[in-house]
Amino acid sequence: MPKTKYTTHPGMVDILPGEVEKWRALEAIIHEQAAIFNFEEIRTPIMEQTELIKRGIGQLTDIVTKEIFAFTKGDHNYVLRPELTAPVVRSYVQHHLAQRGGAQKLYYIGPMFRAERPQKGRQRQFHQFGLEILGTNDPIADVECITFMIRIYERIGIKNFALKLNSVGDPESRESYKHVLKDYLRPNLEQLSELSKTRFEKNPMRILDSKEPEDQEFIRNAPAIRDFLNEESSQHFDQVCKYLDMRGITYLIDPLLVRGMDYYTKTAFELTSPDLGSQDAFAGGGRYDLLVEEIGGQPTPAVGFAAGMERLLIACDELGIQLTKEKSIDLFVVCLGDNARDWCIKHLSEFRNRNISATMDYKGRSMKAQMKEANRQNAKFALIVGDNELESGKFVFRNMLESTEEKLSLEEIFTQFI
RNA sequence: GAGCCUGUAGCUCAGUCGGUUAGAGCGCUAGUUUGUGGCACUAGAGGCCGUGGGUUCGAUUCCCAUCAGGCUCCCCA
Repeated sequence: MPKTKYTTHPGMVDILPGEVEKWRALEAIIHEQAAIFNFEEIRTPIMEQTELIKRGIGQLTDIVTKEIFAFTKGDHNYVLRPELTAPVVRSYVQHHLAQRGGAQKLYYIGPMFRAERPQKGRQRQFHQFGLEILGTNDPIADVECITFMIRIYERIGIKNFALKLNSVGDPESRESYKHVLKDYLRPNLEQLSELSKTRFEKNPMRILDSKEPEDQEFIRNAPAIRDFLNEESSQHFDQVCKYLDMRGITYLIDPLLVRGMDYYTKTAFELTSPDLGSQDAFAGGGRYDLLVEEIGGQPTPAVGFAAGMERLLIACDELGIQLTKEKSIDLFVVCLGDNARDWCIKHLSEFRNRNISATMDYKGRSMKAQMKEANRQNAKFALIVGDNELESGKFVFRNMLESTEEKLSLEEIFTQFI
């Protein structure tokens, strides 16, 4: 309801007090689990070179052709990052992270930007967390990605999701499959949707992803890429499945799962939820063995995923999952009269210096109003300070939960919090 | 980018078949309690009825446009 002159841009939202606490709780879980998996955090700039994003994600992808926020300033082209795989790879190449030895296991949390039409679970500034494992083609890396991804949801208490798995093959497998697929579709080309017709030459595999009703029959009977994988891709896929089985992770092999970015090879996976509505993808990812070289590094196999944090929080709300405890403070200092107020201003620090969370009323209000405020702030204790207390050195120390109170000296009050 | 729906107080929503001062609950402020919160009661503050235009003697109400949001398509996380 924008009645005010200045508002956020469409699809860009303020995260207000009350909501921020959920974000911090979610971030804490991600950091905690990443530490348990021995992954390291990486933070890259919000803006990258436009060329990096175009090369990384693919010139013809929807993200690049119509969803990036880009502008030019001086001699530089800037783009607000629409995802973080290409930037992380850029950083990996730029700083020679491979020289640190071993596979690099890098996770991130942060805002992304895509100029899409906003709807539930889809914003123009949104947040993802994700993981990239660079420098190994071992299927265990694929499975570690998937395990970490799922672990976050399970740790939060979300169990109602489906893991879809497929292989989009290596370039060799994919080329042969594209021919098979096109041969299969060609006789019926006229009956396909307009969108699919345009994809027939540019990116025929994306046709498998179509939800147009007229395409469904052809898609259902389409040859599956799995049957056209070469030896290496096929073995890799089997190993991924085997390791997932060993870990007891259930998955659904979906021959129609095709990812939206050009850089994917071999393993592709997606986590979907029935609690999300039409934007039902929690997270997605896969292997991208060609991207590092594409961006100018040594040939380096890699795998990763990205997960939408808004969608995760939507699911929490739908499922009634509380990420945060009710907040409270240790002490609310109620002061009566100017002398007491001066005393409070001076002594509040003595509580805070002892790590006791403490506050007071800022508006010089009545005792009743201050007590109400203490209650609203969920204070565990209230300290009542008036002229009597200042004279005697004994203060009324009220336990707000039990509605009991006693008269204590300042030193005695400090010991109550140990 | 396309289709449909919605837009009244901080929040959730009534309402006006077009007619003087626009309603509730919650929340907020204060009082009932000269130094004591949660409950109750009482009072108060808070609305260009999303914005702009049109029809009309008169529009929050009808029409058009626009903006924002929701649902779906598309796309993706």
